[in-house]
Amino acid sequence: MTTKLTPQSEDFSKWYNEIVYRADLAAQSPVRGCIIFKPYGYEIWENIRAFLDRRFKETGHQNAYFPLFIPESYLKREAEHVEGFSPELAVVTVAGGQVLEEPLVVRPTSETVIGEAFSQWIQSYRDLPLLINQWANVVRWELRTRPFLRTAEFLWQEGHTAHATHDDAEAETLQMLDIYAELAIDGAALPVIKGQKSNIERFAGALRTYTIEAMMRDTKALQSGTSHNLGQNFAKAFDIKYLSRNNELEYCWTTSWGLSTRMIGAIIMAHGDDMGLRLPPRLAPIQVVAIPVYRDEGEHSQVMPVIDRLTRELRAAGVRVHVDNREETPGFKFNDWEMRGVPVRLEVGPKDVANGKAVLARRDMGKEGKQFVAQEGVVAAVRDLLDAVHANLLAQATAFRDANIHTVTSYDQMKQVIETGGWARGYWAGSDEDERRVKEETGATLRCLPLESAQERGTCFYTGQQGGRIALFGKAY
RNA sequence: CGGGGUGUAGCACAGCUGGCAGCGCGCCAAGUUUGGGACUUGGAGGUCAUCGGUUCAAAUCCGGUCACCCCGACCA
Repeated sequence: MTTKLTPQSEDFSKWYNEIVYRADLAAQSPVRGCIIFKPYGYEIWENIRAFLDRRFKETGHQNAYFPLFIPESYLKREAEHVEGFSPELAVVTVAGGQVLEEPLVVRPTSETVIGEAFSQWIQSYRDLPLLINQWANVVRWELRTRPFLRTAEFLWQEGHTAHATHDDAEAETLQMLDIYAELAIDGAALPVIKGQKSNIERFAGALRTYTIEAMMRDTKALQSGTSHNLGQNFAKAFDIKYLSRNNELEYCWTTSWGLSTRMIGAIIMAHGDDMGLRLPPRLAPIQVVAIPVYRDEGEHSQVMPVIDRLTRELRAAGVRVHVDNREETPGFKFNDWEMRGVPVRLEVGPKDVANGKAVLARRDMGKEGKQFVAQEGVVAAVRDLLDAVHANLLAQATAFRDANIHTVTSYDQMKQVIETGGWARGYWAGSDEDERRVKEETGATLRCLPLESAQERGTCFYTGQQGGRIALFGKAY
């Protein structure tokens, strides 16, 4: 018998590490801080990718691909940018058996190469907006890594756009943030909060950074996607200029936005329970696992035609189905697929064959989630169940999040909230220095200034100043 | 980068007062099982991280090196 997972309540971090390997999402690699994405984990990424790629194209973006290597000098052109990334760069100094004249940096992000290309491509206001995305791997030599959440090499998409005006760039930045929120909420069943980052948490070289923040089941925050309005900083550093309608040479306004395989970590930690993963149906590699139940050859030959027919019908309806034909007991398979988080299980046994029925069980509920359905009704019932599972995961995560966000009006209250676990929500008008001090003293960072309460003003819980904006503080991954 | 820990079969580990390389899970075969983690019997599988030292003899003792993991500070 295989042993159970470490319960979340006992050691969340241990639970997470175990589930990543037990659910067959990833394997350890020979390289420090890097993981092997196993097929089951990679397919979640493929589904995230399909969702986003479709939305990017619908909003007028095109995919391109830029080189993995970036001349070291490029990084140095935007001062804040180098400073932000230099400690975590991997650099190639020898290639082809020779010491390179100029070292090549393995990209930590591609603003610089893409900025350089944009400066060539853009001449006129007629070339704008330029809307490019790339699906790529990037490397950041982090000191401390965790599977999916922070790996030395990770997969992501990075969008890079150039616009004629600040307002166009700002609209693009917010549009892409909305698409990330769509993926999170409609795809991953993650109730994220859209917000703006503080000066301290802003992307190196950006004018403004927006984020979607999600709460994990240990109440820690996870930044799950970011969108930056880069202002004219990169345009100036890379000489991205266009000739306006008035025949004047102007700098472009650029944006960049990215979402990474970290999202997989968010899904694991926001929905998983002590039985294993609970995957959101729309991103799950397998939406329905079909398990035949039989005792001997005779029963097997009765049950399989029904399984085959139902899975064929489900596939025709666009449902991702897997039939588990392994020679294991049903009980073993139930537990195994619960570990892997498959949203719906279909069982067909001899009794069901006799009654014209099938069993459907949903992963998001306990043993109560089991029901008998007429075989003719399986496709419709599965469709409903997949939607119901999505809705329930979202509702549970939302309820959990809201129960763990506490309004604070004083620093003492805020410290109390952070200490007991959860996010503190209160008016904030502090300086960068104040924010650093709060971080030092409490371990919590300013996660974001939520967009939905951007207009509200009140007395800062820390400085007592008027005119504070609503801010969320919490410990983060 | 600081602190802690671990390297022994695919995985998780025991063996560490030197003396034939082990257990559990997994894997292979046969049989009995199968509606919530089956059982029996028989098998396969090892550069004990690495380099050096002590010894008749080293997984075990001594020294060096490397790697990985965990906890913090830095970060998507």
